[in-house]
Parts: sequence; structure tokens; C-alpha cells
Amino acid sequence: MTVQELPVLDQPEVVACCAPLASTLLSEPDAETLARQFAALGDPVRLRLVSLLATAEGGAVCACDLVEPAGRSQGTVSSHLAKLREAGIVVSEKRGRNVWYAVVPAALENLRGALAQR
Amino acid sequence: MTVQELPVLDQPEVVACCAPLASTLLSEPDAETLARQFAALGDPVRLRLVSLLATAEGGAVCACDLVEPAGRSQGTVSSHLAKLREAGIVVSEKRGRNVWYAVVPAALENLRGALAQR
DNA sequence: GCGGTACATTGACGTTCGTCAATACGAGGC
DNA sequence: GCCTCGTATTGACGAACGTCAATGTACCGC
Repeated sequence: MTVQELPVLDQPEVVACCAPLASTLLSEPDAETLARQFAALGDPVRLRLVSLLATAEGGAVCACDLVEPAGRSQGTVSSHLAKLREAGIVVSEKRGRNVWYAVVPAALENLRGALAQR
Repeated sequence: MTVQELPVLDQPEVVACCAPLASTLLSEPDAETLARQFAALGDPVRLRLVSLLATAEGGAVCACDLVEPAGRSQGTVSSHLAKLREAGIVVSEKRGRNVWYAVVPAALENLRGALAQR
């Protein structure tokens, strides 16, 4: 299943932030923005969710298929996904009565850039 | 007794962990390890500390020169530095009555690797 | 030794987090 | 319409966090 259409729901366009940590001193607002994204990855359950999405065929997965592999209750998984979405790490798209999630490659690439050495 | 040159204190050699999130599904132990490192970067004060270290001439900074730019009390800065050290993001070295901190480039590179796209 | 400096640790406080069960909401199917 | 399924939200709980002032500890110069 190949799904290349981008949902563009409530995506917070934070994917344009911040020079590398090692290039110039991070400003306080930039530190705030970056920290929120790193914090979103700072939980093992959310990291597994991101990995599940990133390794999925087609790059998107129905929320219903994330609960069991996450090993947490449906409500807990839902709030983890919400946190990832608010940080701009993933996007969601409603299809019928399901919601499909996909990683935002530019968000991961942006974080990679922030970690780049001098 | 002379001044110790390379203490190499309690450095947790966790810099060898984890294939990219997008290559294979992250195992639960690996997710735990990675999450601790991302969580260490998930605070704006700690991010600024890392940036201060990474942009410093020589790559190392005395703890005494981190308190004022961090804008927090000495005790708070100390515990932030401890958290970064426990996550393997920075190392510390005692020089006389000062403690110098430096980033671990391999740690940042390791996190970059985890964020690499497929 | 003594006094001072630098850093870590403690204890307290309010806030946020991760978790669950239970409930509410929304979209289809009948 | 009603019912069912999938997802989000709520409320509660203990645990962890970020913060500070105060205290402890190691080191150095004198």
C-alpha cells in the first residue's frame, strides 16, 4: 500500500528550526522548540511508535495497529501519538473511522541537523 | 599527589547503541537506552548547556562558567550537568577544585544515526 | 591548621508525566 | 433511527521532574 498524499491537518510547522547546537549558541526560544521535539522522543513507548511508523510499508499505520505492539492501553497509546503530533514528529490523517499516522521525515532530518558536529 | 590528568569517571559507554529507527523495529531495551539520551536533550536548559560546551573553544568549559549563562541556580545547573553525564552526552573531568565538562561527539553522532532515514 | 572557593547533594515545593479504566465522541453499517 | 467499532478525552493515581535555598564535601592558598 503506497500512500503519498500528505494529510496536513493540525501540523505545527516547526520543521524549520535551529542551527546546529555546535555552530552557534542556541537561543532560548530555539532551545524551547528543540527541547519539545527531543522530549517527544524521550520516552521508550513513543520511540517504538516512531520506529513502527518509520519501518512500515507505505510509511503510514492505522492507530488500531499500534496499540498491541506498543504494549499499552488504547488510551495511553492515543495520548502518546498526540504528543508526537504536537511536537511535529508525526502527522495524522482520518480515513473513515480510522486514523492513520506517519512520521514527518523533515522533522527527523531537522533534529539530525541540530546534532551535527562542527 | 600530582594532578590527575584523565579521570574518566563514571562514563557509561552507551555510545554503541541502536540501529536507525527506520531500519528495523527498535527493541524495547534499545528504546529504553535511546529514550534516556533523547530525554536528556529534552529540556531547554540542558540543550543550552550542550550548545555552550559544543561551541566552546577547546570543547571544554569549567562548570563555574556555565551557571550564569544557564540562568539557573548553581545547584540546578549542577543537577542538569549530572543528568547529561548519566546519559553519556557529556563527560566531566576534575581539575584542581574545578570541574570541566565536554560533550561526547560520539554520543551526538550516535543519536544522529538513530534518526537517519531509510 | 584555617578560611575560602567550587561543586555536589539534600529537602522541600509545585508541576508535569505515564498509566489505566471509564467515558465521550464520531463515523459507518444495519 | 440505533448499534458497533475506532479513537480521543477525562479523572485519578503515584512517580519523576525542575527549581531553589541550604547544607555538605573536597580542594587550594596561606
